[in-house]
Amino acid sequence: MTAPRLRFAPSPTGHLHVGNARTALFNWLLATGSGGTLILRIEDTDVERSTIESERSILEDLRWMGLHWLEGPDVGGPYGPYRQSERLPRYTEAAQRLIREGHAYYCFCAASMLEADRAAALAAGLPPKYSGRCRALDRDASLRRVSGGEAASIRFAVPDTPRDVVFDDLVRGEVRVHTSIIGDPVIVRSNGRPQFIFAVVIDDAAMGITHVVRGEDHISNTSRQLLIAEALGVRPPQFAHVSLVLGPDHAPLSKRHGATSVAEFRARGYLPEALVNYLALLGWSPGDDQEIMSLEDMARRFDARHVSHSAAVFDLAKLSWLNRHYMKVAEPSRVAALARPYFERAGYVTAPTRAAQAFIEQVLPLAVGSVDRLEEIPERIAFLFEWDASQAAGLTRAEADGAKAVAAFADVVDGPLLDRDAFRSAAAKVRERTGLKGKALFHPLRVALTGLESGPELDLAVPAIDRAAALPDGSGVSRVASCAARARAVVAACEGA
RNA sequence: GUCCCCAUCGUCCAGCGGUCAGGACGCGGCCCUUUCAAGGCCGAGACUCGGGUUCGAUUCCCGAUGGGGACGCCA
Repeated sequence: MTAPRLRFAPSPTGHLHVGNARTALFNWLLATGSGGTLILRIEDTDVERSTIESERSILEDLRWMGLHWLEGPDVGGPYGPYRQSERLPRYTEAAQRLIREGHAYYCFCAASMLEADRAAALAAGLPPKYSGRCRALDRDASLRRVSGGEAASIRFAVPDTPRDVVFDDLVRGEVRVHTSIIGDPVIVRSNGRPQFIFAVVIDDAAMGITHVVRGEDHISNTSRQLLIAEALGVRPPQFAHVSLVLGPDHAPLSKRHGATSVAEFRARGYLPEALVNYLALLGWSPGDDQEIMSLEDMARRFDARHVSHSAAVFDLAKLSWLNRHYMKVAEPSRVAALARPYFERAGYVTAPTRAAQAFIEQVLPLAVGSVDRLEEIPERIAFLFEWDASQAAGLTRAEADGAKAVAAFADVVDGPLLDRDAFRSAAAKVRERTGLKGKALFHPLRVALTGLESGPELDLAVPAIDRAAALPDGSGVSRVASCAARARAVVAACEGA
């Protein structure tokens, strides 16, 4: 019994879609959980649509998710090359062999003709599969036409004998497809490039792939691939078809539903462990009530037989819940580093200094837990930087004893309030002087000091303001007015009014 | 249109002939609290419909309905 070899085989025609990311994850889980190997193969046989930038970004997204592979275009390996565009001779050779052996034939049908066939079949209520027009052409005659320069694709000849193609799917059990509904698929385009369905059979065999986890949209391809494998005399891998990911309207998850790519979720400030955990839960569960799991936990417990047979609706709210959770439990220094770009974008951090990093880390408790994503952290602490005296004064005047409370506060505070206790003792003094307490005391201080009706608790907010205010110029953090200065300004504004 | 697959709270999962049908997200309420959150507690909320099989069906079978997929010189 050799160790399982799995592969994730994206085609580099855009960003990594979360549906594909989930497929990649399931491949990784199955490989890792069974002590197998995951390899990465780039299916770039569609020259028009494939780009090296897409490949780069897909690899980056996969790494960001914490998935790794032992063989691939970036790391090499004993079965390379790992880009199909670099394996062309193998496909051509195999196609020629199939033609020689009568398993494939040249097809000269023009696209327009095929389109007409298709429309006619549909109109007649028939499945629009290839008519087989070129199948009966004389092989030598076809060969002459091709060597004469005529454009031709190569089609695989589905065996005439009607029968079921049967395979045992790891998630769905036995799947049967009757050969009569399978039209002869193109295996090599007229431009000489192999068609995905053909390249895959050859590569899976050549690379010793034992298990293929892919979306259920490939299920009908599987029967064709099995037939091709049979003709080629290679042993096909075991298949596992996972259901698709849908949007809230039950249509396949697409752009109009919002973010659909891993890159977008990352850009919006979701943590990789949250996305990965969520994706795993979409169609799979360990069988008990456990939902919060690391990649390692999941790999240990993953079982393809427990993957759902039905499509799953992507639920952003649950992803966000997981993200809140992971932001809370993550190492603060890491969260701070990940959040820095958002602080820079907001203009709150101007340079990647140690002081800026420390500042973000200190300010995290004011936001984490009340915010869904890293991206939202700066706005939660915006009152540090966006505070405006006249606006704060306006809110203060609207409070019953607002001016009184703030005046007392301004009076009592002589230096920076750098921690909770400093703020509490200042508040206690204000209470003694004014007799105000509870909400009547704290709410005026809140609106005066933060300019907001609500926000993080003052125990945290006040020290955060004064610590930031104490930072020297050039610290990499934008200027912040101290609590004392804010209180004085509000008092002045109130008196002036 | 033809073929295939799927079907438990709004959503994601548990259930695999006898359960008060369980958990999570979301939602509502209460508590906590100087506010918004967070947190704790409580609550509302589902077996798509018909036929069978069975002493007994959410669970097995058939059909309908609904949803999804496939039918490309895309993957």
